[in-house]
Amino acid sequence: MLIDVSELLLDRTRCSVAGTLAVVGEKWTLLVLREAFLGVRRFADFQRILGAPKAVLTDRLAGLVEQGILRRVPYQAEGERQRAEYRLTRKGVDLFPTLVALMEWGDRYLADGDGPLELDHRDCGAPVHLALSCEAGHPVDGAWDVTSVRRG
Amino acid sequence: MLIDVSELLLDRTRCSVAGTLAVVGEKWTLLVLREAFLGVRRFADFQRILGAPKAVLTDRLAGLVEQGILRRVPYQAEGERQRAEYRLTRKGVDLFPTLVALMEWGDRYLADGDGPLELDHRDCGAPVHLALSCEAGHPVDGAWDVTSVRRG
DNA sequence: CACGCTGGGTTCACTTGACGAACCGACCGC
DNA sequence: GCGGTCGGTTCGTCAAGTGAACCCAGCGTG
Repeated sequence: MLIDVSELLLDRTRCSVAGTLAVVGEKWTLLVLREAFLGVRRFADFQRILGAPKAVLTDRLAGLVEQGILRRVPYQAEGERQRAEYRLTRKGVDLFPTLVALMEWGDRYLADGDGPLELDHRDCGAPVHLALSCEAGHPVDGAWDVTSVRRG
Repeated sequence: MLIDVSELLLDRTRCSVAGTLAVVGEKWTLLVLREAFLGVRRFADFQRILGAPKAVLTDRLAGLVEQGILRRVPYQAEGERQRAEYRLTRKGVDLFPTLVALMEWGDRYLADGDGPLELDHRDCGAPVHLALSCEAGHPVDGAWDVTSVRRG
């Protein structure tokens, strides 16, 4: 995993971690997405559950829509006027592993092993986890089994 | 994946995603950890590579040490006085999947497929990826193959 | 010994961002 | 019309990030 520090000077600007954090790294953004994965879609529900200030929530939802992570879909509850709800796009759904990674670390280190939510495979019901593995199929046990190589 | 929104009111305070973000969710923290995984250990190197304000960096490093994610190790370069460097603990190393998840999403959506860094298995050289899988061994294809169940 | 250099900080003025309460306006049923 | 709800904006206040200046210990050099 170790590489020469001086090599890194070049590409920290195009680092994908930094890029992703520029998109979802602001306060509340990942919590909004967590709720979106749990099925929350309406402004009022996000606000009530998260307790975030409305101005911030407006800003974060607009940002996520602009990034193509959420999309606004009109809906009309009966007896109410037409409103917009927020749904995950494919680009948004693909952030699921990020949230799972955060959750699993929190479960292990902040909740003493098991957190409040278990993820199960829809087909077979068995618990689901995130794992690193190589394309040859070997299990990869953490960061020290991995080397990083600069690409083009 | 969908669960009744009203069920969520209770546990958002003990949610592991929120908990983890409380620890590593401030600005610069995950970038500091990215550099730590790439082998950076010294204050001056973090500062030069990241370009973060010194005051913030001091604060983030102290916070990570306090949380047990980094530890200070004394070292002495030749012809210099003794200083401390920052190294990942086991708790810190276990954040690796989180960074890989962020990186893979950025590679796909911000860098058009391939980012600047490839992760390879140290033993066999094959590329390494993060994947969801269930304990029965089935591959899990994204968030919609997953249901969430509240635990005790 | 005085000197300047380096790494790892701290301090301080300034700007940016989060907060929370108040207000607003479209649309609904009555 | 009338009051209620949802989604949103405005505004004053307060916390956080920024960047430049300063500081200090200990090293090597003259």
